[in-house]
Amino acid sequence: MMSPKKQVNIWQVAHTAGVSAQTVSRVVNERPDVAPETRRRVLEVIDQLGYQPNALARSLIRQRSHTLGVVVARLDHYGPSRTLIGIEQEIRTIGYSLLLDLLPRPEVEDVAQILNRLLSRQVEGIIWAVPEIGSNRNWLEQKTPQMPVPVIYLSMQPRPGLPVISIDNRGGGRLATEHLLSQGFQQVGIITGCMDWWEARERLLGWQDALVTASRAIEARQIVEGDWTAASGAQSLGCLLERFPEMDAVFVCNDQMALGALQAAPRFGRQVPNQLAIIGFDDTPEAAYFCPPLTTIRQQLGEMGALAVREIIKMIEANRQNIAEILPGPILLKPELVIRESAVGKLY
Amino acid sequence: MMSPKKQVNIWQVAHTAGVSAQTVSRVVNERPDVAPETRRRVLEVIDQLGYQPNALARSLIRQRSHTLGVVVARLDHYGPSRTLIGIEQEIRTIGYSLLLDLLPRPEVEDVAQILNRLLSRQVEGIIWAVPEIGSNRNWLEQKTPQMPVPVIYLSMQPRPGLPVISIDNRGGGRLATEHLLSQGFQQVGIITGCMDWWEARERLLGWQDALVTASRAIEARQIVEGDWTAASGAQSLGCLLERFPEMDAVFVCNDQMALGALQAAPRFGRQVPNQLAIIGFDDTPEAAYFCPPLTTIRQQLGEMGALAVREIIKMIEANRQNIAEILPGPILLKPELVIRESAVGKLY
DNA sequence: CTGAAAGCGCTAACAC
DNA sequence: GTGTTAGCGCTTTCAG
Repeated sequence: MMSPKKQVNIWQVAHTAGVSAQTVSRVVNERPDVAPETRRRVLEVIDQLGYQPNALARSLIRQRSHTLGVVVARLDHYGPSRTLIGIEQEIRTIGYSLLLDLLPRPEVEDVAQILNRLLSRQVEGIIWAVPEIGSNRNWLEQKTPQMPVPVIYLSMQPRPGLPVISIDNRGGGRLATEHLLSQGFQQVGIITGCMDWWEARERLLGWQDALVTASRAIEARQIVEGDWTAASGAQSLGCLLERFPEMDAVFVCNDQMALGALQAAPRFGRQVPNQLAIIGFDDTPEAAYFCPPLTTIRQQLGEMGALAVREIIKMIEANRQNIAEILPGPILLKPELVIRESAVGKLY
Repeated sequence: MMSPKKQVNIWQVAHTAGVSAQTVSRVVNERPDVAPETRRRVLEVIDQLGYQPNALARSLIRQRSHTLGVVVARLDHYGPSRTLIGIEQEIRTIGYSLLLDLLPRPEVEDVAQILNRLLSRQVEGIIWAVPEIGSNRNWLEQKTPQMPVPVIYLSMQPRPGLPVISIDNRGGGRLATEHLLSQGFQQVGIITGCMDWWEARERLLGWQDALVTASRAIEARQIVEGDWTAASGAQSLGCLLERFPEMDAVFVCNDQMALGALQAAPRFGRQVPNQLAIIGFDDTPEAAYFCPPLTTIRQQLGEMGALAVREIIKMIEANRQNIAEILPGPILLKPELVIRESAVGKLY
């Protein structure tokens, strides 16, 4: 078997095998109605010439591209990059191809171009894995109904009638805060992510849920907004300690900021976890090696990506068979608590 | 402007505008020879119907897909993911599309499938951004000459006659070690990455270069192999200190392992940097927030990706014009030293 | 079992 | 300026 220097087409194979193009096509597509001897000869020539069917021509006539469009942003963040890995692996498993688009500025709303690029390349479906930031979802209410292919949205506020898969960030925030409370901490602050991110707002709500359920007072001074970076984690901790000096525990809304907070705490005279408990969100591979190892919330990011692929394939199949459009209800994936040493209680 | 529920083709536009398909084609391709009035009418219909040219059909006839195949692995690592970001952004800038393939097991040599998938989709070039691991480059010596499209390789040992772009890992390793030496440290150990990775071997060579130049002895006990993870960094530091107790500085070959080492050092009774200096490699965003902040080597990963795109486009253009194949000589990107607090010398 | 004809959506080359 | 014809590489009828 060898690849040729120049791409070979079906006619050349047909010609050198002494058959018609249709016969070659049948062999390639493993149709039963080919004489064994003919099939053998054709296969031999295919192998010898290194023939590869042109997927473009095939897509054109079959009206199926076997391609999914995937739009992501902030690959430098843990969440998006793990999600993409999950998406890609599942797409490969089902034998599809992945056309990738990275949004440099995910907060921007003008998505028509991206969508059109993908559509012009005849993707069969689109996975929109861009974090919901600001109003960058405004377009979707009006665009979605008229999209010629199914679109599935990741990591955003579930909306009625739209296929959405998200992590239950609110539940995760609640989980984190409840853990702090259950460890006997009394004064729980929070360092949020960028508040124009949906995830950030949800995690904050989860924090509030837990405090309300526990009948704790909530004041504005307990809340400081970070921007997801370690730098902001360090800085925000300073703000927080100044405004809310009695704080004995803090929910930091991602692991990077938690790292910053962990580093800054000693500078403010606080030992972690004795004088200040810290809990993060994400469970990045490094989190176990922070000082002290970080208690945090693990999200099933890869699973979310894989699920998105499976769901969109379902939608594509349903469309093809003209089944009444099944809009899968929003799916929420439950995060889980990972206990390490940065939030060990004083009670024990 | 509105997208239609169903994709519209050039004939429907032609028909409703009362012209021929050819005229629509001319308008779409901004050819000059169309009457202004006709153009206006056609554009109006296009807008109204939400017509998007079918890129597949276009590629078929023009024999240009405007698509690049990109193969990456280990997106969970800092290097590959930053490289991909650089690649994608440059590809978008030049108006191409990106067909992505992730290799789940980059150490495996059987790449024919991946290549064929990409080729069958008529990519105009392939960027192979998979780390060189073990003998997973064996295929390339025999395959490359017969590839129907240009292939450019990232992050591997430069090979004569092949287009390769890599970071100068050896230079980086040397830079790191020289810094340690210049700070007055005497006994320099190393925790390498997986030694079947080219990068790991290069960084080790760089370490040796620096020691040899400084006329220091090199013994096997100064070297311990890690596996790039924080866990292995912690563990390897233990090994190293046991075998090489007089060590006062260590070059840890990536930031994740350096994090592990940083965490483990106090457990072995070593203060960083007073009793043990640590220098990393990568300059991940978190490195500045380790305790203490990590001195490390910064690589121009995004730039490498962008460069790869520009180079492969050059090769494609050269091919198209039948210019004698310009094989760009191997390109080595210089890393730079980022000084922070984990390797501050005793001299000062 | 195999081949001939038609056509997927588009554009290059030629007519008018 | 604009329409017609042909054909990119493949597969789907439909004959034979």
